[in-house]
Amino acid sequence: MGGTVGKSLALLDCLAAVQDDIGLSELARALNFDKATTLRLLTAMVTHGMVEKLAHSRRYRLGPMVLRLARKREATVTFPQSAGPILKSLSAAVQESCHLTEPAEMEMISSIVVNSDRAIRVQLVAGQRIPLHCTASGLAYLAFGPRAVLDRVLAAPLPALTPNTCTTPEAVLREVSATMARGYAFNRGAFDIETCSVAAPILDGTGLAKGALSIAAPTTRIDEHGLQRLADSVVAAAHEITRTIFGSLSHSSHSSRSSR
Amino acid sequence: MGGTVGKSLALLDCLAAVQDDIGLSELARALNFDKATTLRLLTAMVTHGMVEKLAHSRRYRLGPMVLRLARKREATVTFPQSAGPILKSLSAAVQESCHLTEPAEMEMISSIVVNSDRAIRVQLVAGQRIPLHCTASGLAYLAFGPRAVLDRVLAAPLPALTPNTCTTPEAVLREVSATMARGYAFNRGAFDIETCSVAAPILDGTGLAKGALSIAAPTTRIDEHGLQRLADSVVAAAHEITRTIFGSLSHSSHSSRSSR
DNA sequence: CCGGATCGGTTCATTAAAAGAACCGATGGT
DNA sequence: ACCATCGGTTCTTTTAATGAACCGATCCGG
Repeated sequence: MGGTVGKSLALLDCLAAVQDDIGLSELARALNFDKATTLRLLTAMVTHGMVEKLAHSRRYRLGPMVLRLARKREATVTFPQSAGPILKSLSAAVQESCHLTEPAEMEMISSIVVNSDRAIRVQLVAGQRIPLHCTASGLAYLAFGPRAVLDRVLAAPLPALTPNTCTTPEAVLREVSATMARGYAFNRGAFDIETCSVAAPILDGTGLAKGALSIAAPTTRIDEHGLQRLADSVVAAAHEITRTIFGSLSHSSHSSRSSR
Repeated sequence: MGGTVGKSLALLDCLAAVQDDIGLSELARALNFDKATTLRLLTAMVTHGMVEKLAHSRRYRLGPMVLRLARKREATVTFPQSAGPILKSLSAAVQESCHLTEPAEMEMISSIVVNSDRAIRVQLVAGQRIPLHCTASGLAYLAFGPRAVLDRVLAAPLPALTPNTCTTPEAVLREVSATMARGYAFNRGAFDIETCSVAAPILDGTGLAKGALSIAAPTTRIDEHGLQRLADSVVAAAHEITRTIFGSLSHSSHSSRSSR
């Protein structure tokens, strides 16, 4: 659509959708651009490093500049800045405390905390370190984070913090599997006997968990049905965070066929 | 730097150079563009997700699309495709075998191999697994890779493969420190008694090692001076690989940053 | 409480540059 | 030897980028 920049961005999109690299004519055909136009866009991009021209095959692919830009983006847009408002509205909607946790050294650390304003609530504190094997946040991360973390946690001691804590690798693995299957994690008094919680992973563009979003509520006022309602909310909010940081993951608008 | 696409890329460059986000007028001033032009470019970029507009502050920063592009670039441009020619010319220049190794599971695996065509040579094979603590490739990766890897290697057994192998954490750490200081690694018969080698890390855009490039030569024909000459060559070639994959590293050459 | 400066954004006549059909030499398959 | 297609160039036409002027909102010092 529209102007020159729109076309150049569509071209980048096409380069991102194609396998490996692509030739001039094929690219022009895919975008429905004139060959001359496509070439002009490409050469301009190449001079800036946004697109790379394979010397031998005379084909094109994304250039090193995209890495620079991505590094900058990753450095600037962090959870605390982006997820704060979402956390706040989530907490207001469900009337419970919630926090966003990030992995660090075989445990999770809560980086954003929004406590409910109800009289009875779970009081969370920012910077708190919570274990992986017996919290909803931890299970969500174990289920969707790097596999190596799961292996190491299962190999390490699994201290019992309450009578409800899973303390054997088999039990924890069962919890993790269930979390993977349903997409979010439950915790019923396994970390603190008086609180239960639900958590959903925050996934990056590749589907790997970068952290977890969880709601914590007093066990006394949450029945099974209420817990399920919280789960729906936390999943939706986690998706929204993923979307604001990594963009809409449903980007299947462009046709990218005819790849050799 | 004439056309519209050049300007839009310059704008992206500026967004990448700025801290956090930037306002319309400030951006136009920095680029020496007209305000209207800048706004038009920005809005076009925003509609494609290449730039993000902060809702509340009406300021701009890089958008989520750059992450998609970067992911694609990282997925397509891999060492085997990009580094092959460089390895070949390196081997031809120094008349010795060389290979590029990548980390995997507490060891390195050689992914590209170019053997010298001299009668007497070190015969390397692709896919070979080599230990971290007693090879030039391994030391280069330990010195510039993730800190966690170094910790785990020092905590694990350090088998002696030759009389020259360092078998204590202290000795290995000394080698690693020396490697960090000089920017490349030496190995004098610590893995195979008859071969010595030099290696330089392949750094990504953030200065973290993604692999190592090494030259292996028969001990018999390499004196100290020859080894130093090989080191210079391997460092230059490693830099070239880094440059072709991650672009011209604009800043932070190897200054032995104590990563922690 | 006001006046000037600056903000993000809009308008529209002017103009530069993007478009695209035709063309070219090279390449490759039949 | 042929024809199709490749990457790339040329050149006239047409389109879209440009930018000075303008607008309302906001900020800020006196």
